[in-house]
Amino acid sequence: MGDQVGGIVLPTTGDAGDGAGPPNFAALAGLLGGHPGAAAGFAPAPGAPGQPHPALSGLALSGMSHLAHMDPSTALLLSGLTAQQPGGGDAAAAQMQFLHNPTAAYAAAAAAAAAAAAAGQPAGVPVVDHGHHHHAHHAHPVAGGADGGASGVKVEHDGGGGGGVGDGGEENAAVRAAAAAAAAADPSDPEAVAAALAGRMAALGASVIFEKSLTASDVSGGGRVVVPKSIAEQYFPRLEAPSGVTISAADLEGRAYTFKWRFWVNNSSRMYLLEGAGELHRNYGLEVGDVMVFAQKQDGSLVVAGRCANKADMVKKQPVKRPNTAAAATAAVQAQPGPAAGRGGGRDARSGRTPARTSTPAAELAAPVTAQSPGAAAAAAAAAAAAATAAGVAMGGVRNGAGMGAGAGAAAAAADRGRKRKGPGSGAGQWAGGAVDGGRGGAARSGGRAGGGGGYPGYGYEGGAGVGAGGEEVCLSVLDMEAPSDGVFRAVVLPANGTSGGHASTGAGTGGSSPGVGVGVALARNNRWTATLDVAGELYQAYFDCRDDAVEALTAAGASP
DNA sequence: CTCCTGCATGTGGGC
DNA sequence: CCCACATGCAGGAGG
Repeated sequence: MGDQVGGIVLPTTGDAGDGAGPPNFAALAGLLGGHPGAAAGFAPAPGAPGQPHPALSGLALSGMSHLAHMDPSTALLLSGLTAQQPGGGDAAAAQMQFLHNPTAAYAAAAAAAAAAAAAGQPAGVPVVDHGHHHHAHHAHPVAGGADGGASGVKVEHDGGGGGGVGDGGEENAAVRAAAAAAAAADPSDPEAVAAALAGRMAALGASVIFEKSLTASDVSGGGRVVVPKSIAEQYFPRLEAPSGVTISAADLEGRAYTFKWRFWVNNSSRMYLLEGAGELHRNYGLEVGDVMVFAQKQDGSLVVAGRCANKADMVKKQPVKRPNTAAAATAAVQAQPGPAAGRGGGRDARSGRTPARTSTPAAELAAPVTAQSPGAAAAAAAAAAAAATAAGVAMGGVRNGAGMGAGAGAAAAAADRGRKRKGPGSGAGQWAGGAVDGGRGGAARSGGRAGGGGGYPGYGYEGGAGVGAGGEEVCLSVLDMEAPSDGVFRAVVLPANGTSGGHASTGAGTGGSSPGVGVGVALARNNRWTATLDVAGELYQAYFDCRDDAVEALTAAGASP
């Protein structure tokens, strides 16, 4: 049953034909390493005097994880830390157009508020809205349990489900705070629900990967949910064959789900979709327009949930039902021997689609706060993040190994536990591709599409993992890839004695660098370079495409290569 | 006959 | 202009 074994994505082989282009990290910063400070690191708002984050000891850097925008100047993020301003509002602006999910903000605010409340402080939940949010309607079942008859969907909070989150006192406090915030949410308020959900995710130690606004076909298509390519390639198992793999997940209620993660070859590209979400939709009473939330726990397991749409979900467009009114028109069209009508010619000349915010990647979830409400929200966010961090919850990050030092989790590499069999050389699968350079100038864009070779360098797996020809079966968790060469510093846990599982993490620790984990620049796998920093005893590492960038970043950070 | 699966088309949006 | 996404529709499998 929902037995999540070790996260492995098996390359099913074959089918190399379709274009498996390099992931495009440009649009969505792959902050795979999570963002312990997802809610916190907005210290340097573009334009505002960049001031080092108070909690530099761990949060500051982590916070920077929300890659602003792919910029050649990989040191950009660090610059921010060191008080230098990124290239102006450009990056921020660029992101802003999509940034909209207040979820994180709300969650943080809620958590912070709860925490404050617990501490006896009269902390009103900071408003993170732009001032207006009217929507008393929306009789959504989700949190209120008001569902006509759906199975229990009440937002019941509980310590921390299966996450090994709550242990010590502080941890419990944090978890409780989040849980409390979640519980306190007003079921009738979409925002509150969203916040509650996010809060619960956090309490569970899961970080939101992205949210999908359900479209008509997502709902009707028998649980066939289309997942944006960029998200798919960043956060989900890399797929070799269209047949895809099976991934298991659990919702906040502990219910287990099994999805089929696959893709279709559309044009020269692929269209990713998650099948089998019907049950989840039913459980949460999700309808068109509602949102399906994907998160991941530190152990890599996937957590899913659903919630009704809120204001922020409709910023762009409206779900647009599906004006099937084109009956007549359609008839006419079909009557014509037009070139179209061939196969699926029936297509009505209508557009009809385009939900609001189709999806919101984690990267985007992080920044909004600053942008929308610098003051309170940021503070709240920071507080929440701090709390979470203190509790070792690491709001978003793949932990590597057991200990997480001061709590700044977010190891750069995936925590492939159990049966990850990568060759010593670490052939680890990766998405490294040309992440960085691809940046702005659509270089990496479709152009390459990698038809044959350009794609992803081989996987290190030897196909083991009981993957039959038809392979694809146990793929437990999402995310089993290397950190992108985005120049983002992520906390890493390096065994004092290079005992590292030898995954992606350190080029230094395990790799060739004799100096062990020394701070500095080192050549890592896949011809990438790592810059390692020591911040208050914790190590942070970032990947770059070239040595210069690594050096630059390190220098910018105040360290000497 | 109904449901499921895969696929091709067309629309919009982003670059 | 190209890319990504949503959806309708055909074909096949199962009842």
